Amino acid sequence: MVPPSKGGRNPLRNGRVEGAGRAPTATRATTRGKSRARTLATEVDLGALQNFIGFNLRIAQDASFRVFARTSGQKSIRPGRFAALMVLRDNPNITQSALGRAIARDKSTITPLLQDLQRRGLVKRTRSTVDRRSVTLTLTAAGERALQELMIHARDHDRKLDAIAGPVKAEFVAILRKIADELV
Amino acid sequence: MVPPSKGGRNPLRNGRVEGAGRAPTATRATTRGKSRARTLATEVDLGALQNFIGFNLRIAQDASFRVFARTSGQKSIRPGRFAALMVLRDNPNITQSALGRAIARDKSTITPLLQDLQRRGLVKRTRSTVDRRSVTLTLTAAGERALQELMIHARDHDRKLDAIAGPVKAEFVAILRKIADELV
DNA sequence: GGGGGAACGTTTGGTTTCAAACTATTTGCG
DNA sequence: CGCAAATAGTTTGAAACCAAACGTTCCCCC
Repeated sequence: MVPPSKGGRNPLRNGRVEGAGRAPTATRATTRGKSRARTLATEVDLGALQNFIGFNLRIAQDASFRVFARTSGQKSIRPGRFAALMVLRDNPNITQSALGRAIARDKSTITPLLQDLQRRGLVKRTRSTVDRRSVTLTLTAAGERALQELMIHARDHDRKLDAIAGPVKAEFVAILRKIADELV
Repeated sequence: MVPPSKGGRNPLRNGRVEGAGRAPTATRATTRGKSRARTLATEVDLGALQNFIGFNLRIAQDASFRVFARTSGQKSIRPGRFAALMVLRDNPNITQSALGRAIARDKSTITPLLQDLQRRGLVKRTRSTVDRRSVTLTLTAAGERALQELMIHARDHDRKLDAIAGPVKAEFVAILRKIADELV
């Protein structure tokens, strides 16, 4: 299942990273056993790091985030905003706190995020009459429209990820979910 | 393989998130088909989001990062610093740029990071005599010692992640690596 | 051998994020 | 009932990050 990365193009390859073009210094010191036949002195040894789930989680998330943001075109809606809009659409009249819990963001992050979305006319915020502490949130028509377009982009983006995950996508996602869920 | 999350403790559960304790408003509007028998009105529907790899990547990375940072004890060495130290140990005399490429961080992020590590006496930075543009980096004895301790913590942390990934860890990591590698 | 372009590191400016402190409201318990 | 504790949202301060612009140094090629 899923053959090991067969030399993709960009940064990480077999635990080594192509280095500084010419790397003047770094004349290969102490590489912990493992004599290498003929590797240019321009690579970086990731050592134990390359087997840590945490590290790989980060670089993968990073790549996904960056590509989504770069190709999201039109407005500068990054993954965070997109997730918020999605939850808002599926949960009209949700509160800010509940939204924050849903997308794993602190409430102090949610406040300015929503103020921005409101400024753009994508979200309506009204003080709840039932509980005057809270704010009820709904997508505006413009918000629905914007989300529609973003959905296309997001689906496109995730299709690329799906292609990489291959037939084990479901299990792959299940593990990610378990990590978020069970890691205290 | 890997039975689906069987109701873990914290935030995400079966695509729903426990909400605002009492959630005064939000009396369940438009939940897109799917009549639910008896779910409290206090949950959040993640909708399509819960199947996006990108979204799950983020919440998993987030959880991992947070737990690592919270339990790293002693000094405030977060995953970023830890990864830098690891690479530094395995690649003496590496340059800042090469380090940045290895751990997927911009060079403008690396500069202050290393200045901090230097201030703490964990890293030595010396202008290269071979190429006077670059700085050669090495771990100090104190750096080695600090890393030693951090390794224990990191291994501990990753053991938890390993336990969650289960027997398919290798494939799981391979997919993460492919995402970082092939997603342009 | 001289100059254009590339690469190294730094600086600056902006974004996203959390944590903690704070105000306003609501709820629960005694 | 009445007050203590919890909750909603905001503000403030700090950290980590990127992107772009910049000065310095190096290298390739004419």
